[in-house]
Amino acid sequence: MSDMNPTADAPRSPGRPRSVRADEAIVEATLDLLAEGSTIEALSIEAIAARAGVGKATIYRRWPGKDALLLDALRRLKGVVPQPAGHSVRDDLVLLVGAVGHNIDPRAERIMPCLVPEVNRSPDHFQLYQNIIEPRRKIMREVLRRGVATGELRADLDIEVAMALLTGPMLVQRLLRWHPELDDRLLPERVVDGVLDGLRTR
Amino acid sequence: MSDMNPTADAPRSPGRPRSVRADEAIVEATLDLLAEGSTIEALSIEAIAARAGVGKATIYRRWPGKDALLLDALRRLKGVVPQPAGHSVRDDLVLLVGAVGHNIDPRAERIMPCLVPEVNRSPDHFQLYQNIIEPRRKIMREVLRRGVATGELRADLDIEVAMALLTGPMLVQRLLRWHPELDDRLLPERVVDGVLDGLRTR
DNA sequence: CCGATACGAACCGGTGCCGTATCGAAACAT
DNA sequence: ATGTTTCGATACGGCACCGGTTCGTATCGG
Repeated sequence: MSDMNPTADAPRSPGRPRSVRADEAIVEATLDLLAEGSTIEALSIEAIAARAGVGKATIYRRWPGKDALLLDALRRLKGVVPQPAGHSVRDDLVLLVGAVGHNIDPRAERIMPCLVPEVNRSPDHFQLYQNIIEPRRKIMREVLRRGVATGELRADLDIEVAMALLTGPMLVQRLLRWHPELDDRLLPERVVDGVLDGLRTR
Repeated sequence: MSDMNPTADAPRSPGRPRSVRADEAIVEATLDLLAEGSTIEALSIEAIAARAGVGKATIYRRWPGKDALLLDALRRLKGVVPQPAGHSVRDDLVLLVGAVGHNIDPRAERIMPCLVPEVNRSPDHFQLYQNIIEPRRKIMREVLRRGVATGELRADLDIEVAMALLTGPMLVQRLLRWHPELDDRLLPERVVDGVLDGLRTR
């Protein structure tokens, strides 16, 4: 958000006001193009402008360059962090695990995989990614701790490893289509139950 | 391999023989560039030639285009499929899980993440990816089935879900640097033990 | 030594993008 | 009405790169 100040202190600049419509259209076009498979590096201001039905100048008037625009657009994609009910640890985990890699915006599902390489390359993108997922991880961490406190989960549980165990399978499935046959809707339950109970004969 | 026939039946073609050195240099350059973060689509014959210290014609003489070259290069990257000892199911799993996303060539670790978007987009690349990992999955599947047969693992085990549980955490860690603090060397053991025993208090 | 082939470098035509400038029209404040 | 700013559109120069081919040279077998 370079210089967007729609309210308050603005000294009521003269002239024609910026079109909110254009604002929205630009961000939407960016996300659409990403969702359609464009690489971050392949994404061009020109393509965005064309897709948004907007002059390039309109974009440059708002953002200094591709990176700034991208940051804004991805931020808007984040979605809402799910709030577990807090009754059953198992049910809370099913909810959270089901939310892994499953943002509200359906485009996110197509976009996130494309960000993987960037995340590995650019510290900035890595940071952005971490900022997006950290709140969700925090919630899961708290649920796990609660489980340990109530005795539902092993006392010697390594929280970080446990989170990897829970989120890993879902992410791999949704990011890489690991097993095309696996049912996405049932998977969260099966993952949570599998990890909680273990594979070994008891 | 379009037309490489270094031995045997060759009718001893006249003229200057192809430089094995160039052959190697081209493939190496391709893998290097990928490992350095280049996208598949961003990878150009020109860049490869430059990096290999080779004329573009030398490349076109061997491969019809980028795709064919890439296929060859990635194939050469695959590495060896690990062979479990077959004594303890747990130890076998540790070995296999440790091998997930961990090819012999250290560049593979950098390259694989960059392929994620392509794998999601192009059916061809998806197929190539599946061809590479399927042999490994098959081995793990067999180990799991053996565990069920010997009674070490639950009789009602869903093999596919179990594989997702085991490989998911490792892949996420190695693909996305999920938890930068987690020790890569210890992780396989902890994942296998965690999944086998479960998180619940027994 | 000769013909044949491969070699690296250089070349060519084409594409796409960036960032800016300009235009007539539109939308606001005064 | 007037001045200011933004609008979408279009054009521009400049640049970078890319795919494929050509070219003179190097290296082989015979």
